[in-house]
Amino acid sequence: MAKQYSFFEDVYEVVKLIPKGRATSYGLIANYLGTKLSARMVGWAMNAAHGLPDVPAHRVVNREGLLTGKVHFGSPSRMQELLEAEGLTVVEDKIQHFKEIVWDPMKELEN
DNA sequence: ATGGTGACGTCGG
DNA sequence: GCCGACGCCACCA
Repeated sequence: MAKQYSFFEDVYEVVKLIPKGRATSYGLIANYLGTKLSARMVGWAMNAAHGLPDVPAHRVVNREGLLTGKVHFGSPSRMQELLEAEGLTVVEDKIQHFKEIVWDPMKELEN
């Protein structure tokens, strides 16, 4: 029998595909998954996703590019350092030029 | 089975 | 332009 992929599984797949130096928002992922009306679920999925090494939850931020979930990394500065290590600029827990580096799964994976 | 929660997003005033 | 409230759906107790 096919494994019942939960909503989380789909989120993992998308987050794993986020290239280095790029970031995406909960809304974009939610939109890609079809639950665009409830981006909260994406954040919820991330809560479990950040426990997986293959899921770069630090590349997922809110629509403003703000590191809203930094607190869930165990260390508030952990998320920022991870992003900076990938070449992103983070100031005041906010990704600079977020719209320029945003990775939209709907556009990147449209093929 | 029901209720509450939640790393967001959008609308209204 | 800023602030407040609602909605949304899946997981946990």
